[in-house]
Amino acid sequence: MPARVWIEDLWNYVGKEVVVRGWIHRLRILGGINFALVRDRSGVVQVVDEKKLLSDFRHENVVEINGEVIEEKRAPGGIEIRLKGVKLLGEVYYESHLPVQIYSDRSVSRLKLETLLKYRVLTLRNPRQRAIFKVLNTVVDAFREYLKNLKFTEIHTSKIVASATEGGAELFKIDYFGKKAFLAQSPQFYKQIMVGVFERVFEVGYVYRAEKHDTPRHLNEYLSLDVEIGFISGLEDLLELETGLLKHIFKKVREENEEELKLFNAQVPDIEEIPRLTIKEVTGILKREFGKPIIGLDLDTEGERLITDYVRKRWGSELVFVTHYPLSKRPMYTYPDPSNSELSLSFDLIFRGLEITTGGQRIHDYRMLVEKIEERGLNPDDFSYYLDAFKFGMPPHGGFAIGAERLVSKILNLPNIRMASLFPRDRHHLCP
RNA sequence: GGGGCUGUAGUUCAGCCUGGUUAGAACGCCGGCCUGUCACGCCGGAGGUCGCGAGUUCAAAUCUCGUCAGCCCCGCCA
Repeated sequence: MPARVWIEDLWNYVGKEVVVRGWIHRLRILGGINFALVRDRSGVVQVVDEKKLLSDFRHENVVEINGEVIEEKRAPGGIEIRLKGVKLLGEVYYESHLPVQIYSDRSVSRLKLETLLKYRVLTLRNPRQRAIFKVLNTVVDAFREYLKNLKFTEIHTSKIVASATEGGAELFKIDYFGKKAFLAQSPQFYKQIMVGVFERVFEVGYVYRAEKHDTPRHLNEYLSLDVEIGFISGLEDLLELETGLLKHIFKKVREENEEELKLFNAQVPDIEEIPRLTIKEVTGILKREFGKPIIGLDLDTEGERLITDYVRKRWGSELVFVTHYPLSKRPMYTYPDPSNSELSLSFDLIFRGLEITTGGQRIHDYRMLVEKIEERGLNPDDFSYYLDAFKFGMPPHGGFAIGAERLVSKILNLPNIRMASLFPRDRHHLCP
């Protein structure tokens, strides 16, 4: 018996007999012939069953089939397997029908989000749903690959923390052997501390926000792609780093997820330079071009969309860096702009109307940091372990974080970020 | 935290405004026919606590109130 062949490799076996293992994706029983679609990790293939061996099989049965690979114009995808034999590897135990049809991309894409998530174990098997996570996988791989080439070290920091890092955001409280603890909202402090060790670090990890928002772009647990780099000479170094990083991520997605992108009719931007605007310039443009009143130096959801439209028209870019936010709107560790103490060396990256990154240069001087903590009415003693790193010498540094699900949502034009999380944790979903 | 909306078959929805016999459609499912299906086709069939509770009424999916669940927008964030 020949070894198992992946469905994606069947073109190399035309005219040969192969063994394929997978699931009965779709079964169509006609008078004297059956057509089945069989699905494995790599794809779906039509199986022609002239001996009616599959007549009593059911959707999602796990099978091993063998037969000859035939090039056939009438087959979907131009290739099919003439069934010679089938073995049942896994039984199914549902009554009459699956709760949702997963063989049809069209019917899966018409499901209400609630239903899509309720039957997540099934709906994820749909090739189009599965494609989202292949893209996410490429994004994470490309992120790692690019940074490792630049001598970054991947770190893994604790998600159980004693105190807030940035204040403001709501935290999940947990009981830690009788002590009050929290789920980390960001690896911020730890990645900065690790700049004192490795100079260049990144982390791929979940972070937690207990905010009771319920929108198509928020999750209470999301995958944060965190970067922190030492010995920078300014904000520009960070913008350049992220530009190169995204260029690489987009290139990889384009190369490795052609099929997946097609399923979503998605175009990945081909970036050269990402336009850079200060928040002051942005609010000016919004007022001038769209008559939007300025309410402080900040961007609301509508503003993010409008500036995206403007940048797209003006420079043909779907991404834009917005820089130099007011210091007061940024966390206490943010480096003040030397040319205007009201502003900060910070930035957001907006992609197709959505903020996918926040970053900036950090304060690296111990005294300055203590000062800023006190200015905000916080107690430096609460940050002693963090401050110790600075007491013992830190280089000028900065970093940023990319929201992985947001990035993937925007690449694929998903209507809701929850679709980019396998088992999303939002206000209403703790299970599955 | 503020505002808007939805809940009817396994799924996606119509019916509600203007109350009236047995609540419909499409897809899916079951049985029959069909050797090129791929939105197959044809014949037959099963499937409903109209989210839940109360009220108004001769009569409620439909009107009113309450309640639970979900969706969208804003704020805040990645």
